[in-house]
Amino acid sequence: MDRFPELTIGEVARRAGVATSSIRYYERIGLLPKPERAGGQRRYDAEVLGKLGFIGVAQSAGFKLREIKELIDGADGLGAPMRSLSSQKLGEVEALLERTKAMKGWLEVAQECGCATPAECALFPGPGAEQAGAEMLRVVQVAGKDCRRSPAG
Amino acid sequence: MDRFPELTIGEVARRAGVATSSIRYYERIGLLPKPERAGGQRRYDAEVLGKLGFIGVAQSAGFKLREIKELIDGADGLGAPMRSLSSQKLGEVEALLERTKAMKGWLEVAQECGCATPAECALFPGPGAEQAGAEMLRVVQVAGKDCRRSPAG
DNA sequence: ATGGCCCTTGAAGCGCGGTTCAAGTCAAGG
DNA sequence: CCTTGACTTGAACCGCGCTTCAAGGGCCAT
Repeated sequence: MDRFPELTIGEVARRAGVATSSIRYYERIGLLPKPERAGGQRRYDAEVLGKLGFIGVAQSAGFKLREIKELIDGADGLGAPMRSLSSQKLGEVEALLERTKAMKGWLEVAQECGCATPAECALFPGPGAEQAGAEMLRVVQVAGKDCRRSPAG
Repeated sequence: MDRFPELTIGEVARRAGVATSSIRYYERIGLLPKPERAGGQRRYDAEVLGKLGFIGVAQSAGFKLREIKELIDGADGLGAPMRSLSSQKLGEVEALLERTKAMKGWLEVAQECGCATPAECALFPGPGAEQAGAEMLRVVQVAGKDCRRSPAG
């Protein structure tokens, strides 16, 4: 159950799919705890693999390493601090989700785009598009697979 | 129809919600074209607002400015190059979408989390979680609103 | 003990996406 | 004329997330 630490940094790096330099960097900034050592060399137990995976997902969802650190540190006092941090982040992640969906829709329409010039293509925000983000959402929802702009609309 | 350029960089910045320094930076790297000038000062027409909005959305969906530039440049030759670029990016955006959804689910569970320690909480990858990303997806789908890990599972 | 391989450190460098700064220009208003 | 305010430039700087480098240490097999 309590497996003693046996992984070198190189093995951890291979198994987690990150660079050794990143692992040392994470340790420097306090994101990973300082592991035990054997003859000066770091020895990890398997637990660190889960942590690295978690870091990867959180990172890809737009969390900065500092925020991930807060998240992990805050976990020791699960509860209030954890909840406030996560509730704040939840809003950001939801916004990211919307924008990512919009971009996905845009790209899907772009796949089928047969327009000759940007001017006739609804994929590219025309003049007067104050909030192109909102326009992209609309365009993508309305356009279906046809991105042709109504000629003189 | 063809409104003449009348917006200063400051007005554009205010209306698009970006810094003037960013606009100049975008121009430096070729992301925005060099606008006309009046007495040395940049004068934009409203079209640039749409472009800036587009840049913002694309950026938030994980596109680098270089890629956005390719996307915009490629638009002049809509068609093949556009499609290959967008199809490549589509995969990345879909992956991002999945990870973001996973993170959102994680955060939602975290909101309700009543665990006292990370050890008993399914939100934190345990030892042996080789691929914590996959585990997060599973945890989030399975957990509902209860993140308590089965005691000796 | 020699070679090979993985590990160690601190410091420097890099790519990105900007911001900030100093010094100067321009047009309008009092 | 003089100030005010927004603009101009190039260069330097910044935070982030690393990577690379130089110089060296530990351990193992041959």
